[in-house]
Amino acid sequence: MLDIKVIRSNPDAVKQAMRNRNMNADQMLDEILEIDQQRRKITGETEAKKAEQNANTKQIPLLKKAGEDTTALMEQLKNLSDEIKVLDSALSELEKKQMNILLSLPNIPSPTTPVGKDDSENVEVRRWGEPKQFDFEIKAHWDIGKDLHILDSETAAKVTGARFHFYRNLGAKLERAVINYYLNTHSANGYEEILPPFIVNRSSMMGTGQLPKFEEDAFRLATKVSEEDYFLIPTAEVPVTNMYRNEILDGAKLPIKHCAYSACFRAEAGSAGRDTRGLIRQHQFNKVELVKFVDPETSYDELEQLTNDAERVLQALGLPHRVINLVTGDIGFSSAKTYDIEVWMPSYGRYVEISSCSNFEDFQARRAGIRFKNHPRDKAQFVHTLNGSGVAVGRTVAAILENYQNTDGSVTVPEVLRPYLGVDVIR
RNA sequence: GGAGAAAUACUCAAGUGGUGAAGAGGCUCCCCUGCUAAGGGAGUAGGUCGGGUGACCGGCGCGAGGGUUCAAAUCCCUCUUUCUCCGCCA
Repeated sequence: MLDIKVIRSNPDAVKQAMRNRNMNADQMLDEILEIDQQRRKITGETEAKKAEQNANTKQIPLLKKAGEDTTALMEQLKNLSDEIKVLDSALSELEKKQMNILLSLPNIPSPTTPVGKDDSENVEVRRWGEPKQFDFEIKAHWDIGKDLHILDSETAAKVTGARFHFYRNLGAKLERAVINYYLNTHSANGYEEILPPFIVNRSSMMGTGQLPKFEEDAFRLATKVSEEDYFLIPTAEVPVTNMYRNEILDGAKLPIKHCAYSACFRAEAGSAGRDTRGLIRQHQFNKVELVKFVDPETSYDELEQLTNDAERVLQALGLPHRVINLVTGDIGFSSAKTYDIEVWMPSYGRYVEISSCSNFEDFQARRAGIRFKNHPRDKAQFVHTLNGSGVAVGRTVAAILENYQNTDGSVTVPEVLRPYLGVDVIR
């Protein structure tokens, strides 16, 4: 959520920032400024009346004690009370309108996010590794998985539907090995391991910015467990970031770093027909997420480190990849700056996104009320939140199957995974 | 799923409609002290919103949201969470 004060003091810069996101928000921003002005005017009037009410109300017990008649004063205060009610409801109407607009505005891109209209203009930052040359006809991972009887989409189609998979045998073990390898690596590297709930309430989905704008992308539970709506998480970012919702953290504890495995559930609305085969785009997939809460001063350094931490596991797996800096037209709703890590996928003949590392600055923190103080008497200020996939597990398995495939249809297991899997080759 | 109890600040906790939400511990500062402990003094309802260049002024804050009332921590309604017991359950 943007700070209304920023919009108020610099509306033209905000308008330009939205245009850089391919969004013309001029009208919306003019409207919110209008609402803001009115809201503050009515706030002043209401508060003056309330101050009058408080002062007079205090007189009543004193007058009564003195044996005086308070009927006239009470009559007068009844009228005042009615006026306050009218103003209060007008005020809450304006606040609601203002909040709705604020919640639907995306974050302002960082100055270090290149201006550009779509993914074709994203800037490559670096590459690691060389795409492997194969001297035989390569197979896509869905064929490798099917032939080795480790991936089964057909049974999943019967049991559930499209865009789901059964992993079997060494496929299931490989997925589990990757999860364990990622968690062990990151937790040894200073990230506290979290296993979060896979279901969250509406407030949490609001806190990280999935709602209210992108409800169609989420799975909402049909069964009512409580009065609040429950959602399947689209990423562990949601429960882990919201762990600290409406809290004031001790500045000495920053940066707080978490790694978390979760299954992720996405409706993939609007992606019909894209990546329909294989593990690339599923309604349910596994991911290890990295989440950080940091002092605003350090958040861009922390983003670099976060990206490095995500890359490190791909390097250990020997998977060629590159890092790209997303342009203003391609970054996500809540993000100020995003690096995508893309892994080389031989069957696609190109790099495919496997991680997305973002600095949200105070956008999520303001929505979710996550603040910190360095000293007890300081004014609480918003933390910066960051997160990145560390990394997507299903896509990792796809990349391993393709990059490590052999001419006989078998797949060599990357060295670091062998202790987890117990075999060198899947055949 | 059923029955009961509870939710007040960093912690414990008083407060059954009325002027500033008690008190204690803790914490911060000061005094005393060779140092520590003990002792003495002062401060400590966070936070947030609005106004003001500012010292300040005002509004809202007693789990959340509504309601009654001139006035709500206190009365009423809905919800959430926690605890105890019963039932069910991996």
